[in-house]
Order: sequence, then structure tokens, then C-alpha cells
Amino acid sequence: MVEMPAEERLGLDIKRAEQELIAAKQVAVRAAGLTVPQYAALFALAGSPGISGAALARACLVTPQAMTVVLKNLEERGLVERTTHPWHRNVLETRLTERGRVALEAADARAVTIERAIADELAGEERETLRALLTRCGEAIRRASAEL
Amino acid sequence: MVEMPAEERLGLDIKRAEQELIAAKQVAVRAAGLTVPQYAALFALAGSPGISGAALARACLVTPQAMTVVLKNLEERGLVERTTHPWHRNVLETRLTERGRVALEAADARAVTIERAIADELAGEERETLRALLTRCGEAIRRASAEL
DNA sequence: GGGACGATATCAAACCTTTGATGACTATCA
DNA sequence: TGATAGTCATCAAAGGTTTGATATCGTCCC
Repeated sequence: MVEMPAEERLGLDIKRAEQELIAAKQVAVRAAGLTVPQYAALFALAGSPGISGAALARACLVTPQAMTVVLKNLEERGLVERTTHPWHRNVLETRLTERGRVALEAADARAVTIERAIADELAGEERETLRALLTRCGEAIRRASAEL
Repeated sequence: MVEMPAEERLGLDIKRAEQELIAAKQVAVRAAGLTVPQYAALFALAGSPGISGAALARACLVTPQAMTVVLKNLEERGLVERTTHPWHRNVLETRLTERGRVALEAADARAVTIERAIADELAGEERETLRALLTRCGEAIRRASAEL
């Protein structure tokens, strides 16, 4: 029934790597009182102050509904603040608060050590190779997904 | 404050690839009425009939609690059955039902097309390279995580 | 036998995620 | 002006995930 052995499924390798990554990051940012999605949101927010929730969701590769939950928890804890856009009354501008900036810094300092370890493990050329291979996987996935 | 530019963070590339993968698989297995975690559980279950819930959780790289929820939903729909182990009364043996086997086959037929697309996109040598690079990333992550 | 240890299952709380549906606002075009 | 399309926020439902704590059972060792 299963015509493709698990050993040949590259998706499992990608998934395993990503799960180890997210588990490590979870431990890293947790010391700053953040979850990985919260950290990702704060990180994107630091680079685009005043962005809308929907745009932030796109930046973090999640749905607007998922981002709403994350922002709600962040706002309750005073790490972000949301104000109605002066012109587009329908838009809520979101910004880091000072406390949010501090939390992001603390989390990022630890998260960077993970990224640093990955970058240091691979030579410059290998990094580009990995990136290129992953990109091609993504393209193949999109193609296959389109004609499913 | 953010001393490492986002472009240098390989973790983002891994995460992006994995998210495209899981999104595509989600669409694929959904036609069979399954979620990705349910599909993963049934897949592992097919290879190890009578396995315990905790062992199944380890095989799927999730916590026993997460697997409990997945199995509860699968059992409610009659796709798996759980019986107490004859010797170890504390253990619940889990097995695929006939309906579960059918659902798994339907889901796997579609999921394999995704894996096939990835495997076809890359030459044999490239597959090994990708696998090796991902493995080294995992090792680096574990090392960094250990001394965090 | 009795106690420590390990594996299993389970309850609870908090959070994240998706799909689907809805209402509101802005801008564009006829 | 009015219709249309696009963007945004939000409610609801279902499912998955983690951490933390607890109870039971089986095994190993003293």
C-alpha cells in the first residue's frame, strides 16, 4: 500500500531539521517569556513599525486569524500597542512598546546563537548550496501542489 | 539591536521550505479527510501495529499528550482501535482499522506525489547533499541548544 | 517483600493554527 | 452617484501543541 519507502522521502528530512530548529528556538526565546510565533511577530514588527495585522500575518507566513491571537496575547502583556490608522479607520496600526523591544532583544540574543551555530557549521559555499536546494524543493512542491 | 540580518539566517530558509511542504501535504491528505498529524500517525501505525501511544508519539516527534489528542480524534472516527495490552495493563495497544487503512492509502497516494516531485526535482547526488547538509544543521542546532 | 525507577496514560491550562463566514471600510470605475 | 473589487478585522469551530502535574503499572535491586 505504501509504495514509497520512508527512507526515500526527503520531506521527512526537511521536517526533522525544521522541528529540531523550532524546538531549539522555543527553548531559546522562552527565557525571554516569548513563544516562537510571538518572537517572529515582534521581529517582523521591529522592521516594519505600524504595519497592519494582516500584513504582519503575511510576513510571518501565517493566516490573519492566527496573527490576531498572537497579537492579542502580546497586547495583553503590553509588548505591543495597536492604534487605529488615522485615515484608514479599518486598519489597526501595530507597534512595539518599550517593553516589547526589550523582550525582543533578550529573545533575539539567544535565538541568534542558534542561527550562528548553523551558519558556522556550514562553509559559505555550503550555505548557498543548501539555500538553493531548499528553494528548488519549494518550487517542486508548488508545482506538484498546483496540479494536485 | 538585531545584530544578524534576516538574510543571513538560514533557519528562515529551512522554515519556509518546511511550511511550503506542510501546506502542500495538508491539501493533499485533506482530500482523504485527514490532517497532517493524523496522516503521520496512521503512517507510523501501519509500520508498527500494536505500538503504544507514547512510542507512537516518539515516532512522530511529538509529545505523548499531543498524540493522545490525535488518537482520540482518530478513534472517534473509527480509523484506529485501542485495546489494553494483555500483560502490561497500563499500555493501550493501537492498531489501524480497515477504514483507517483505506484512509491512509487514499491520503498516501496523494502525499506521495509531493514527495515524488521533490525526489524528481533533485538528482541522486543532490538528494544526498541536501540530506547531509540538513543533518549537519541538526547537529549544530543540538550542540548550540545544549550549551544555551 | 519493599522501595526506587522507568514507562504509560491522563487531566488541566495556555497557546497556536486552519477553514469558513461576516461586516466594514477604501478606492476605482462606469 | 452607485456598483465592484480589494483589504482589513473579527467571530466561531475544530484541531494540534507544549508545559506541568498526577496516578498506575511493571521491573529491577536490596
